Amino acid sequence: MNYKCLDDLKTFLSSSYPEIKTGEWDIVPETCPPEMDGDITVNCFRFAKTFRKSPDEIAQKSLEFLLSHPDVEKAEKIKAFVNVTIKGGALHRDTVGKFCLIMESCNVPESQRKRVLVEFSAPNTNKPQHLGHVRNNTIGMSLASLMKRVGHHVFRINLVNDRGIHICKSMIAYQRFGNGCTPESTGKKGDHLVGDFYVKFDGELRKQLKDLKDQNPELKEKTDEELFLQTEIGRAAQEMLLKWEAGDSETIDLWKKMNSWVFAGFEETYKRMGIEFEHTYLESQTYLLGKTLVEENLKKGIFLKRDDGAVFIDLEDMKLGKKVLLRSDGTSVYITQDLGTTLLKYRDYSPDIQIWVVGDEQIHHFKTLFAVLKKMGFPWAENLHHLSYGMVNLPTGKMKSREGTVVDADDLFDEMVSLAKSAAMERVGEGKIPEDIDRRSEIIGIGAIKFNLLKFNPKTTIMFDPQASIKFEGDTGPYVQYACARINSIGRKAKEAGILIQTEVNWNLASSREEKELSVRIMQYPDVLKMAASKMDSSTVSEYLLDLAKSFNRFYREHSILNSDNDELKKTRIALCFRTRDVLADGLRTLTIDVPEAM
RNA sequence: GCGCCCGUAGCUCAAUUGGAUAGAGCGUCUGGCUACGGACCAGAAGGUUAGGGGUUCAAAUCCCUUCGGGCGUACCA
Repeated sequence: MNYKCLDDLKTFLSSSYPEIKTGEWDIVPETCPPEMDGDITVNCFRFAKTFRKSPDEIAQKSLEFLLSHPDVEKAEKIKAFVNVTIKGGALHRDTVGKFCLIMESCNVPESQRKRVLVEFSAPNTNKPQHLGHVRNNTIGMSLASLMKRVGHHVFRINLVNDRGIHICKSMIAYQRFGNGCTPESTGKKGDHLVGDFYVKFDGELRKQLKDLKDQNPELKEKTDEELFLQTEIGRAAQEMLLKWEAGDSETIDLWKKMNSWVFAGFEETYKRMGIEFEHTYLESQTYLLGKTLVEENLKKGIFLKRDDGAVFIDLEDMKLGKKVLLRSDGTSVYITQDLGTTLLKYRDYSPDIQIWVVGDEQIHHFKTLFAVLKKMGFPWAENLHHLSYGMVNLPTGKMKSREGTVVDADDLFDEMVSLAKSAAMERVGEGKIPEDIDRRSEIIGIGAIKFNLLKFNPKTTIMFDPQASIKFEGDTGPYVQYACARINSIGRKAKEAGILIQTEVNWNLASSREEKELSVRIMQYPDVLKMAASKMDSSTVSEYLLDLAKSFNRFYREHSILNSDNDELKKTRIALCFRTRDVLADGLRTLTIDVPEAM
């Protein structure tokens, strides 16, 4: 959908240049810079190429046409930009006047709708989640939500890393230092309890490594990894892994018990963040899948066997070198497992597109994974995407669990929610504490964290400043939520005053710059969503919501709504407010951020 | 060493994918409630887009180069 005058302009230009096919170009209205005079801008540079005429000539022609159009109040041409001021009534008629149409056109056409599988989170069951996981979860969840919002069929998948040497480390430490404690006996959340034993293991390992090096100076140059199996506790962990793989019942029982604690803890964290999955795969059940693939592809000659028995694939032609897929001892490596699970996911969901939300340090891994799958001849391997996101750093530097500088997810949530609560209490004053204060604070606190992570392009490494994030002013989630709350408040007041809310109002009355700006912004919403979905970048949506909320606050400050000069104008402005609120709320929900009724 | 990514206002980040005089928030400074909610609004200061060269009507964006950072480069996950 577009402004009528621009639709007409397109028809006019098409008939002026009949040799150009209409499907090859489009007129997309752009926002007019604030210092310029106009509601929207037509940038003729963009499509002049198609006509093989000078941008200036096209702009001149467009200007003349627009000046004679009944909807246009005035228009001016600067270089190849045509700034158009549309008459208030006509502008609103084409935008907020067709509000249902705007909301409907957020969906991509039926033919472009895909089955999209989004894998994210993928936690390890040996420690609680931290800020880095929160970014992953938030990006994954909002990406899935965004894809769904524009009409795709989405499956959210989690693949929990619940086996391996790191789990055994926690188990060994628990056996030695746990004294049979449980989440109940300690009052600790399960994932935190298990994480504490992981830390204990690390402490003990460090001690043994130091002793080892002190007693054997010749080992000084060796890395901790190289010496791992030379420590007593390292060997114990390795033995436990072998026992686990052999199905030793005592080991399996302990593993099951500790994992169940972690899962219960994760469940709580996920629930608080609003994270859900259509399905959760467990690596303990999938890690052997890739091995069967190896035999088949060896026969086909796609994979090759080395003299020592290791299996590899040659990716030299794709500049990715040679990649080992099976160790010489016959065990599988990381990428082998990923081959297996990718096929499993394909078999279970037959997606058109698979997306992995995984940190950018694994870019190379996914390049090879996709290359191998292409070599294996799967046509769908063309539609695999690694949505790589950057790390989260702190003002003090990188987060390092060993140095205890990680920001724990649960702690962060608690802190933000309690800050939101005290901020809310301060505002309402003594003796007027609303009943739903806790729910409200939860929505605002969690919303602030999510928005703060989603306002950045996923690709960029970001700095998370806890001090700055506790503020609810400026470029934040609460700022957007606040605009909604204000409008809700107006709605309540209007209802009390007995004002009937109408869908048909006289848009001619809303002719101020602020009202038109709001309307123009609302019109952009479907394109913003679709652009964000195609870029797989939710920050496009956050930026837009901030702009829309800003436009609203400007309008709100400049014009009285419930005290408008007459009833007709009052109703028009209320309608404009409600449509604004609906877009803000829809956008926030698309980012998986809740909207409080009041703040 | 090689490969990929990045360098934008004091700080944190944008820039409609090559388009107007590079924009927001925070911080600093100055103003604004007899009002529908001040988690707000208006204004000011702040930039040779790391440096240099090239491509064109037009470059933060594309190419080359220097410098400075990050991440990879496993029979780890």
